[in-house]
Amino acid sequence: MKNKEIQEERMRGYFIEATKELLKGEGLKVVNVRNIADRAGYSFATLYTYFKDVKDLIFECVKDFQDECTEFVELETKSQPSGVGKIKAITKAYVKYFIQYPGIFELFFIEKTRDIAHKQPTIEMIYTFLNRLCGDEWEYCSENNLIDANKAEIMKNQLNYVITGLVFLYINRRHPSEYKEFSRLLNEQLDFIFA
Amino acid sequence: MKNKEIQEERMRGYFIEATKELLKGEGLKVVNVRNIADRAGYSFATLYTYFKDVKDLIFECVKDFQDECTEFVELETKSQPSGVGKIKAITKAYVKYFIQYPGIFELFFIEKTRDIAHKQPTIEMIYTFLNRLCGDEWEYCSENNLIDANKAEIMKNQLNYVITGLVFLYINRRHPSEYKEFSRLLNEQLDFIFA
DNA sequence: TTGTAATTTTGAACATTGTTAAATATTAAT
DNA sequence: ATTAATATTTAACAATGTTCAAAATTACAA
Repeated sequence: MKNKEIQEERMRGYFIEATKELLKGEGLKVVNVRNIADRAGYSFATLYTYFKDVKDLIFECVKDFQDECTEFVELETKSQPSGVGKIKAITKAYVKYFIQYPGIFELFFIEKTRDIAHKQPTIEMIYTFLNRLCGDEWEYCSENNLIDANKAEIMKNQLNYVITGLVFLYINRRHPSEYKEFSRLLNEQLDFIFA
Repeated sequence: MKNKEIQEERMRGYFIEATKELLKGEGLKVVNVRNIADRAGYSFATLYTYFKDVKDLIFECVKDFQDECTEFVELETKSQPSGVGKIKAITKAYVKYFIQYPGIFELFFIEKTRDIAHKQPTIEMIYTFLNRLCGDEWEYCSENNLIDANKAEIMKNQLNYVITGLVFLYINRRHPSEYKEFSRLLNEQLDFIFA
């Protein structure tokens, strides 16, 4: 039956929407079955008809947030000419998105899944996200010999690890304590990688 | 009265020891007031006579683990001659320690404190740990012009962020899935930073 | 030594969160 | 319209952190 599928998907959507609102608002700390269900307009028990557990529901949001972030990054960097400068700009926009919504960073990187094996595709999607955002630009830089093709892969990883570490420490450990200093460090590190 | 202080410190020690055993064994996921108190040989309520809350107790372990890790790193690298190679060796030993005890990494970097403001000294101690381990070697490299003195600060930070990101993703996201590949990435990234 | 005051320890109880299952309400089909 | 299927909810349980009043222990003074 087709109607049933549509209705089920709609129901799942209500819970996902509620979860997204909580994550973007007060963050992961207020995301729990009762808050989600309240906001969706159902009892917390109804949630279990449509999701195996709350972790499953929470990780359903990843795809949507990646789409939103992608859009944000494109808007912020569309006037930037191709090249190393654009990789930096994309990275900074990516970081800006997570600083604006720390709850989404927590979901992407800190929150544990109930069974990580089952959620491996999602984990992979998160891990490769920055590289996908910069994909075309890395290619452009390699083709135009702006970056040593041998070093490109290592640099991609370096970028990924530095950014993850930097944002992680800022969001999870308040280090550095000032955004201004965080921003300075970000620029400094980007310049070092592409020196 | 001095006796009272000694006795109180001893009691605190029992709970801290129990917590450390759990962290090194089954990890953060089994660290809770009831398990800790059981292992210490007291009721869970007694714990609150000696610690404000369980987070406070857990973060008391940081100092001890840093001492242990420092000893481990010194043992692993004492035959290494000074220079960039030693910074790499120290870093690898530091990583090795956390890979052996993922629960300790979780405590250091992932676990949230109840009030981060009050625990700022501990957070700071964690953040500066790798730099302190490598302190003498950075100095040696600067003095002997093995590393451009202008770039040293940036490189220290780069090292810190890359290592944090790399180990964090491996422990918290199982990425990469194989230790062999993780180890390869670690070496590759270290070589890139000191190229 | 013994009765009392201070201290320590503990079990009961409460709050929060995730989850399940039985009961209830709603919808669909004959 | 009655009944079968489905959806939703309330009640309840488990795990965890925390508090508090009662119980046990210790310290001390008469």
